[in-house]
Amino acid sequence: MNDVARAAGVSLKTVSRVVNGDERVSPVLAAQVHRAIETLNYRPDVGASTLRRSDRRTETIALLLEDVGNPFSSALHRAVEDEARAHGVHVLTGSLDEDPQRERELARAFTARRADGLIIAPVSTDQSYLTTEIRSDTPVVFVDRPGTGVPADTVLATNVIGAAEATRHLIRHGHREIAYLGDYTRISTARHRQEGYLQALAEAGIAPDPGLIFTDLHTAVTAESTIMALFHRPGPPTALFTSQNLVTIGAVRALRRLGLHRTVALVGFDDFPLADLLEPAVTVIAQDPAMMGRIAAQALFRRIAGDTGPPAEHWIPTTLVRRGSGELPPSSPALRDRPSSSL
Amino acid sequence: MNDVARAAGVSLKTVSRVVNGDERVSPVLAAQVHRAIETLNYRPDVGASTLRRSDRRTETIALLLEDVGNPFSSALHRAVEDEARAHGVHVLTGSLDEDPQRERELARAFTARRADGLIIAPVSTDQSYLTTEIRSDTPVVFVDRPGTGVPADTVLATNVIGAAEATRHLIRHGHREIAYLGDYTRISTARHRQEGYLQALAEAGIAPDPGLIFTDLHTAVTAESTIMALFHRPGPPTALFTSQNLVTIGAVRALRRLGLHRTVALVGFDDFPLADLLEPAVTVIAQDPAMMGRIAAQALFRRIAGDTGPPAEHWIPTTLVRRGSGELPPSSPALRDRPSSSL
DNA sequence: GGTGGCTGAGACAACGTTGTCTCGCAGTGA
DNA sequence: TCACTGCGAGACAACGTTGTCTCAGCCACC
Repeated sequence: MNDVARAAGVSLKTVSRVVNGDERVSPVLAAQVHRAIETLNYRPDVGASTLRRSDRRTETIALLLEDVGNPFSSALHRAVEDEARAHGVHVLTGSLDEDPQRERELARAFTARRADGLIIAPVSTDQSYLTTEIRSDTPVVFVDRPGTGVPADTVLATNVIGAAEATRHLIRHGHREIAYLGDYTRISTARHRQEGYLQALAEAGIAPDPGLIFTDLHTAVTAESTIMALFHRPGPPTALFTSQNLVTIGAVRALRRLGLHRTVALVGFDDFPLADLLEPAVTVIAQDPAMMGRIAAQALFRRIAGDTGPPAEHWIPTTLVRRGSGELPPSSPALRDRPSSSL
Repeated sequence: MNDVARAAGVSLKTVSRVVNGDERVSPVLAAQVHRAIETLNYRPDVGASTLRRSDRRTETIALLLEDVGNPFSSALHRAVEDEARAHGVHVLTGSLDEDPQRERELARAFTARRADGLIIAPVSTDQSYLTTEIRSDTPVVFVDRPGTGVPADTVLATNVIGAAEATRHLIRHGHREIAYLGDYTRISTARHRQEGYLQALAEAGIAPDPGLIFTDLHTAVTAESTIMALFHRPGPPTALFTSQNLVTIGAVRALRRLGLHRTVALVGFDDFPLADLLEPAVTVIAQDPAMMGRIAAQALFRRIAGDTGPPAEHWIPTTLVRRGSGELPPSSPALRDRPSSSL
């Protein structure tokens, strides 16, 4: 900037004014400065600028997600980026992989970088370590899962309601033996979906069968083998409610291998690409990750702008998408008990 | 930091030494400083630190992709993040949406932020605007598509070879009327895939039929309607080579609607989730976005570390994944000419 | 006992900007 | 003509760090 000032024959401060679009610089000088900037290939240093500026904005927000590579996270990421772009703000991202320590490290690293705000899909059980940051004016918004131990805006899908709707849908189609297959119970969304499942059973006066409830399934592979085993036991269910993406896909694979994909009903929580092209197409409770990201970013920018109201909870509704797999009627016990015959 | 120094009864510089893990501070003083840091909740300011440090590293790299929400980009993103994590570096991301101006803006913004390096999947036809940045020691690596007008490392899939392999595979199964369905010709990968297709036809002595070559298809919807129209004309092909993800999915939808999914052979370029669960499962030329991201990041970190060798080209091989749709034999002309009969 | 080297710690300036204050000068009205 | 106003532009300090220089104190060696 010094070089530019010298080349243009003006003071440092005048260059600064031109760079920041200050109106009160005479057009002649401004043109000289622009020429000098051009020839010297000058690029302002945003870091030095934010250091000196009074508002201390870095025009950067941080986004901590489960895994930027998975469809849910990346759809959410994209929506946050779009909202950030509208504010002229850039996005730092990090994947947590269900690792609480990683969550802490990244949150620490991003606040040390003076991000203007944080959007977190938390994986640890306690976010009180963020208290200091929030107090020192770095707003935080939780998305997909609630934060604990610290007051902050939260954006959540209606997990209980959605899971209950899925289960009710199966009951309405005549099923009473409905298996639940869910993720790690330490994940709050998994617990809520299980809760919705139990609620719907209770409403219908169906006693939950502990032999049909499977938790702590996290990958398609574990889901697939669990379901394979389930159908090789006496008294298998007539329907499955899978409470997570990968579990649903594992279920599709298992039912295919068993030859039961047209026999056993299936409703999955969370939509996935090509669900409509499978045979039968998979009925799901669709979440809206894009809307979740958008709402979370909007909430964050309100806080950054100075909103100091009490923490808000935003509930993003889920939608039942009927595609075929969830509308199959219960099969006869005889058929169910000899699954391999239908292969 | 001043407050910490005062609270610990030491000089500013000693706090700096403790924060940076300088060995030559006596344990007694270091403990005092750590206590003061704890009670005052002091967080070092990374921005100020990089401003003063001699190496000027921000420990941040920028990643410009087509769309962080699509599977190819997000898999690549994840791999870059993993490599960056190993170097203690964070990642700024941006989506370009095939918009050349956006590419320029983001590259400019990220270099103004003094990112240590850039990984770009370019969308504009000329990257010479980056010359200055590269000269001023901000390395750039191009990924997925080559950069133009500026020397830099490049990581590319073997598009020509892969496309030729796909086409040869169909020829080997008896097809001679093979349609090509590709993305915008302004995208270099699309041009290369078309080139591979033509090469394989030439090898086999098949004259390309202009009526079977469709370009500038970018979405599943346009691909679907193009293919619908194609099969309502006389002399439809017995096989399709779709040179992009969304086009492949559009093709699957179209063939389903036409009832031709078990009749017309299909090979797609680029794998996609659940391709193996469709009926028939879709044969593809799989790219390896994770490897592309990893290699690109490794190349970038070598440059950041000071490597000044000539620009390198890294070719990431593609793999033919046989799943069924690409192994269908040519159907009889009679059948092909009355597609609706097989619905 | 004097010299030299080593070690731990502080003083000071500087990184690239911008907020604040000041000042010169042209234009205005009495 | 003179004070007054307003506006464009420069001087200076400061943002939160760290590189460099300096120095006091200690030990060792001849």
